[in-house]
Amino acid sequence: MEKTQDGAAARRRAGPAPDLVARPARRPRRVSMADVARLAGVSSQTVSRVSNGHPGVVETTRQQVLSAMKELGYRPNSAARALKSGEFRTIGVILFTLSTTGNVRTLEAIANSAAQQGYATTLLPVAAPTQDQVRGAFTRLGELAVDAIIVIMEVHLLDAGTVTLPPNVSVVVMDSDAGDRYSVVDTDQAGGARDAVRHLLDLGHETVWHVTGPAESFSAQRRTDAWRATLEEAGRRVPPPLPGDWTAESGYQAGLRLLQEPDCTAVFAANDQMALGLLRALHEHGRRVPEEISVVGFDDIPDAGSFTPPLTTIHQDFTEVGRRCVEGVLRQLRTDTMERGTTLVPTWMVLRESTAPPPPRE
Amino acid sequence: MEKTQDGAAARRRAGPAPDLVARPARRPRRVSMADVARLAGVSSQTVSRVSNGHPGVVETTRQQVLSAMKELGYRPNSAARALKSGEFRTIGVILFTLSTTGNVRTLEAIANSAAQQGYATTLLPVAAPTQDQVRGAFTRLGELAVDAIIVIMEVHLLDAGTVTLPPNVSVVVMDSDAGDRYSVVDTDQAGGARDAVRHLLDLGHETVWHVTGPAESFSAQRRTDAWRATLEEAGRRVPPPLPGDWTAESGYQAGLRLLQEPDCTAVFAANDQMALGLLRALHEHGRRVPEEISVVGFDDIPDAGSFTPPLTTIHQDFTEVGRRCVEGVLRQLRTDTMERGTTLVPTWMVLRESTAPPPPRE
DNA sequence: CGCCAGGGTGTTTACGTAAACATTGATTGA
DNA sequence: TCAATCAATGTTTACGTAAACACCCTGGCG
Repeated sequence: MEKTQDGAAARRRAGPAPDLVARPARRPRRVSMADVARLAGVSSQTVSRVSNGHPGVVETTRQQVLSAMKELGYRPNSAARALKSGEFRTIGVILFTLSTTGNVRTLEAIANSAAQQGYATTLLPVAAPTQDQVRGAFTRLGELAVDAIIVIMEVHLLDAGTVTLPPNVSVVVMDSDAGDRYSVVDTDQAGGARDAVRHLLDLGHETVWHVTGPAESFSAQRRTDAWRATLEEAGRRVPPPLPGDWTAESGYQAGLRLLQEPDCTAVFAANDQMALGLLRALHEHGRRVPEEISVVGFDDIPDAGSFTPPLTTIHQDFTEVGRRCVEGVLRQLRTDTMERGTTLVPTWMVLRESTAPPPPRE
Repeated sequence: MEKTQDGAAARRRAGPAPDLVARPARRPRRVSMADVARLAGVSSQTVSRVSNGHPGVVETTRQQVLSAMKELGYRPNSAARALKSGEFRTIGVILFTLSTTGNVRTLEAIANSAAQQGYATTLLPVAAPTQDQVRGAFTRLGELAVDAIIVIMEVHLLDAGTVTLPPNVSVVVMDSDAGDRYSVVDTDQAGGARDAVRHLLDLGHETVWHVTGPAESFSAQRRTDAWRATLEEAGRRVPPPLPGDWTAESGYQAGLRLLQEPDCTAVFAANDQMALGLLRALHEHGRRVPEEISVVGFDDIPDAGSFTPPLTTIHQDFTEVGRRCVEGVLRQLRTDTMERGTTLVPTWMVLRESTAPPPPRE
């Protein structure tokens, strides 16, 4: 108990100490095909055939085998199966963190897609985004029971020539411009950012300020680039971008700085969390959204509709991204090819209440 | 390309179609120990010894083997290894969804903990929380390359006698009162809820209203129970609980209903997202937080400090929960025992700006 | 000087499955 | 009627690893 309880308060409330119950007949040499075969009075090959649903087993035999399986509680040994067949029916996902919405939603989509295809998903988190860490992860993934790998991270960290991808493994990369070397699936970051900026310009705003994501992120870079390009195309002034790091706190800080800019009437935040912080900063200082300042986010996280006010944002179709990652990686696996090129998944704008025409010029 | 692009806009912006590059010598019968042994001029057993860091290999031999490994790009075959050793060095996690913060944060902690112990984490999402789905998941997990299982879900859905846990697999369950049958690790929900309510009472509020989580969730139930018990202990009136479902939208709805209660001065929301919706409802109707109404949440999600106003909430130590899940499951695995009992991880309150003494009585 | 101990390495074997091949027995067609 | 055919099932083998055991050689000690 002392090892499982910290703090007097919790100790007081905790249940009884965990019992130790000796497991009666643990590891009684797991039931194998041979055992089932013996009980059913057939050969183990026949058991294999039944187990894998092969044709050419007479119904009565099949039933005998099935009931023997049930009686013994037989479960195929996936290690042996994998050793024989050479495939694990598992997709590995390598990522840094589950703390960004995008990663989580994508992972969920990947896991669901994979499950539908009969594949399991193995997670390999990398603690810190350093070269060595990533290489370590890949080494382990190589040893791991994995047929294919999906990388959710900045690709520069893993090419630079130092990291060797495990051979015989399909790879799909996200958040990357490495379409010339890998198969890349990603949200159409540029298109989304462009839509956001155009929306604000169409409402009549003179120009649009921008709170960026972290410099290391390719997604962030592309959103920023598209923001700038769209303004330039429209012949508008390009205000200095306000640096952020995806967190609401950084959005808040950006908001504080924006308060110094009296002629700012529209902001495009590179994600919804930063937009949240921005809204708070504006609200705290009495700047009304959208009457005085319009704000657009990016991601469309589930809570975005409950911000104060509900946030107009760019919806990312993570489900689709995940589905295409799995599709891509399995296609490469099955066709024994290596694909290159970039697949972009479109975004769409979700109009809520954080945008409006600018206030009349003074 | 037509299969990888929907929508004209995205099609216009998409990169070139993915190339197909035939992989030159795919599946050239993966390098095995025997190959390394041949090149190094030793037996494969010696390769095995080097590969596993066993002692009793002379340094010169070791170097020969290592360089042969490197030259051939040898990677241990985990299937064969697992077949031989009987363990996969993998922990399976079964859960419904990654859409709740709690699940995600716990999963992340589990994956990190497991990685530290040299274990991989395999995800098995279950689409819908029905009996059959769960059973299906377990069947697959049983066949899966998994030494242990951590279940993040309501346990009632998986006992009821119909689901048979795979034998020879350690299990730890979360969000459950099944400490008498399983090893359960959880946040001290009751303690956290009690702290939240006490905090509000200590500030001088007459009573505390409550927005609940979904009825199926044990965590939610326990928070509600503790809320009620704390009020009763203090001899206060227990207002009717407002039903929620964890989403910000349900918090918003609850907030709308609370606006009908002029004497409500304090609310305990069962999670931060619902608190977010609540704040929005109150703000939209001109009720100031915390001057007129105090709000406390539960979870301490990363954004909570950026709400308007920053949210006072109960911090859940997901990292610790995840760590103990992994610890528990591996301990059972190693000691060959089955543990029962509940381990509670303490919470703590994070004071921000959404709580204050009640306004003076009229 | 010879024997034993033990470190370093090689050989055999088993893990559970499934492909490939072998066998059996019944049916079909000439 | 008998060979050819084919469906149903059995037997052999290989997948890559690592435990168990066998072997050889060196060095120390009686």
